[in-house]
Amino acid sequence: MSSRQKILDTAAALIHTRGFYHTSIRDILQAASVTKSNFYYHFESKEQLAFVVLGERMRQFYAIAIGPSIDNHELGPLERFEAFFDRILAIGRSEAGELGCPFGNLAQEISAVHEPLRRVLSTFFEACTEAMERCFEEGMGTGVFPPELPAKQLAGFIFAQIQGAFLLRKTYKDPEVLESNIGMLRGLIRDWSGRPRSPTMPSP
Amino acid sequence: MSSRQKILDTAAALIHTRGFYHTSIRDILQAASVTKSNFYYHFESKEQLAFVVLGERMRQFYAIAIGPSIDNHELGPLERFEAFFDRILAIGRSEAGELGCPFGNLAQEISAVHEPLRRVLSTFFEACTEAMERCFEEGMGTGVFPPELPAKQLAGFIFAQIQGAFLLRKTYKDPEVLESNIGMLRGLIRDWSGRPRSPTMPSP
DNA sequence: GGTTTAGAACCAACCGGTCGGCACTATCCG
DNA sequence: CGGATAGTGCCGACCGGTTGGTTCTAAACC
Repeated sequence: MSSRQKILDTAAALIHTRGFYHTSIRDILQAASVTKSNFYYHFESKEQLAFVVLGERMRQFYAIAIGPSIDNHELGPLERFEAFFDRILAIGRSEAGELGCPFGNLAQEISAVHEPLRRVLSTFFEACTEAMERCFEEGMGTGVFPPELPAKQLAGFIFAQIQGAFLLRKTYKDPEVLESNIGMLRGLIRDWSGRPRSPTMPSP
Repeated sequence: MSSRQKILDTAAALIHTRGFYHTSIRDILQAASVTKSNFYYHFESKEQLAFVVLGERMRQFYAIAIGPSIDNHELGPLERFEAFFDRILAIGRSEAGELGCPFGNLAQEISAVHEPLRRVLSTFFEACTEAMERCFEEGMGTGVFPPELPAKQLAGFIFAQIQGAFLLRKTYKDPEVLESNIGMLRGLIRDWSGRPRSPTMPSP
């Protein structure tokens, strides 16, 4: 693997676990076995590295988790959400999932102190939410969801729920939290679609 | 105000905005106009300061936001949740609310790197969730909520939602996110209680 | 031969933390 | 009553180490 890629990968991992400001360039370079001069040959600063790492991971996440589920027009809207939750759960169950959502972590850390990075994350979050919103709207068009559904509000609600669940999964060090919250979301989506609920969910 | 209290207050504010690791003792002392030796007279380390600040704020939050609402036995279970949401919204609308939830922020920052602080926050989160759980159970006993309600799961769901909403409110720099998500929660609670929904919420 | 890498020395600024000492007050003892 | 003692609150100077970032030479590699 190229030095540049080694830096990017170890930087992503270290920033995920320790946070951006709590990770020094020396930490990254030592873990990646790359010299400092080499780092500054490939990147112009620690800040620019953050943009590159973030951009790479955003594309990666969208391609793995959202593209094949929420954006997958071969599935019906309900199946898309199911597939999406499956992928979120797979991430949450993995070793990296114990560290929380890398984007949520970074957003928490820098939103109040680094406006340019905040804007990148904000745009990315909006893109994810809008993908869900479109999924709802399509379902409203085909009758899977009732036509009066507040699609945007629901999409934002689901996104916030997932972020909160990842935070608690990290704080409690317990993957069960994610399972429970995603289970609740599955039940709610079925509710909104008018389908019967799963047996573990309460009926109003 | 005593030097000690000045340190505690400015430390709480700075940690809230910049994070614990991204806030230096010098930053705190300069903002509080207190000298370093004076700091080390009152606190034994930056780490210990974190525990003191956190403990103070946790007590404060519980007394202001949960005690008079979720734990208020003069109100019915539904009214307690309403009162709780009112208080959460008031915090979210305030200037400090723009910085997200101080506990959620800290949990995000230290959960993976500082086990003792993580444990304090984890216990605190559990206490908040259990307060809601008890509220649900009381309502189930008096018939306000149906008896088969999964109280613990719902309490965890609400807590995660609030945390996620605060994170997005911070990332988007938009208080509306919180309003919308809390509005959704209000609707869900009414659903679970069997009462009629508010008009902006979709009916299953 | 241009791209990539290694190595090392170096910088100013900053980090958490320590040092001895200086006022002020309250108490105790003769 | 007066002087020694002890505790409190505070100060400026200073410590070793780390931070992000720079600059150089020289060797690999395609």
